[in-house]
Amino acid sequence: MFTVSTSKYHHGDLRHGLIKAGRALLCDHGVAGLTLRATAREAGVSATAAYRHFADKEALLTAIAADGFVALETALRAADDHPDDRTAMRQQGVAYVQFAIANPNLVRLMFGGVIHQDGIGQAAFAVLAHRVAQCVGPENAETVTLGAWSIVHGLTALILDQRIKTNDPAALAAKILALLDLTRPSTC
Amino acid sequence: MFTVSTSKYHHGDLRHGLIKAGRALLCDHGVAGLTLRATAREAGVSATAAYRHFADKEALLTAIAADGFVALETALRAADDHPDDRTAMRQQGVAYVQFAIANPNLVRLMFGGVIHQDGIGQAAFAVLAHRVAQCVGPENAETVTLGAWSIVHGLTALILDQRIKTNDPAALAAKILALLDLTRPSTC
DNA sequence: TGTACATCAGTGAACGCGCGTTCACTGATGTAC
DNA sequence: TGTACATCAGTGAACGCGCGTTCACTGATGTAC
Repeated sequence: MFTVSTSKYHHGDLRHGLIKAGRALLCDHGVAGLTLRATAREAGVSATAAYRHFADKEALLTAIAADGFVALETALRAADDHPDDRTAMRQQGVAYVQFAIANPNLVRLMFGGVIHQDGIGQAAFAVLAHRVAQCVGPENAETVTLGAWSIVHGLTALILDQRIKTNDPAALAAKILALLDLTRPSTC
Repeated sequence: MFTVSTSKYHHGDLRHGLIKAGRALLCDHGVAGLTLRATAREAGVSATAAYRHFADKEALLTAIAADGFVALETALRAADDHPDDRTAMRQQGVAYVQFAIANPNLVRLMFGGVIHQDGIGQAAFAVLAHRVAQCVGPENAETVTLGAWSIVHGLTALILDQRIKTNDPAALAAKILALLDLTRPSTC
């Protein structure tokens, strides 16, 4: 069972609490505002308590990013739901952009070069790769997957950076994804 | 004429000196290492001297980024040189990726959400937009330009973030750019 | 050509700040007997 | 069921650090007469 302790000690799941607090902080104050001390403060705990759960600040940030990648993966899986493979794939692309627009600072942390853990986010990537392989066959899968990921990631980045302005990002994403030629991917 | 002052006063063009120093710092120590104080130090000048030329740190960073956009524009113009419009366009795309790989931290500053000046980098973007319009005609120009920019920008970002690993980025860029369907951009 | 003076472009000291991290500690929990 | 004790998960104080920025200043330069 789950018992709520009234004492300040033994938070229960401070690791999770810190990740949630950090994510909230990230939302409101951007990557620059995401400090270890502020995260602990937000979680209602002393700064040093964080060191029971994370080796250092980088480890905390990495955990927050990893949590974000799980959320992204979930969003992609949810969107990957259509009998037509190409439609499913494009829905994933749109979901990617929508996820980023809903969580701009989280995405900045995930993809901003702040985190240096190898292999992080690979599961999310695999969801897209799998559907692309269904679309174009295994021999073209790699190139087309990279292309699809690039186009969707680039659109995302440019929108977040306000270099592209649109009031219907989903429609724009769909339109741009349609530019990807899935019929003759290997011709150059 | 240009006279070199032996005195420490009146640097001559400290504004430029600071931008160059900042860029060097950026190369070596990333965006996090690009502080106003360190930049002044690198330029051989007291920190306060910077305030004669920039209102605050943000203004300095913006100037460094703007300088980067000029360099990018120059690179794109140089690459935009082939009788066949599509080849010229793809060369631009490859140049974009190469520029980023050669200047990863500069690109992170330019596109990392650090700078908030409106319209910065538009001239570089226009170089690509112009060539795309030659390829696909004015009616499709906007969508295809955004698509081309997105795909190249996304590939760049993913490579810089080490999510895509390749030892021949230019070839990969060319291959992925070839996925863009320039023949029927408006069909969905 | 000199000189007085305004302005420009630097200086170093100092400010307050929040940061990441270490330290010695203590209260709460789990376990062996 | 109690008790002794190890371990776990928190505490607050303190550290040194580098930051952006302000301040009063001074040396160098340009200009009017």
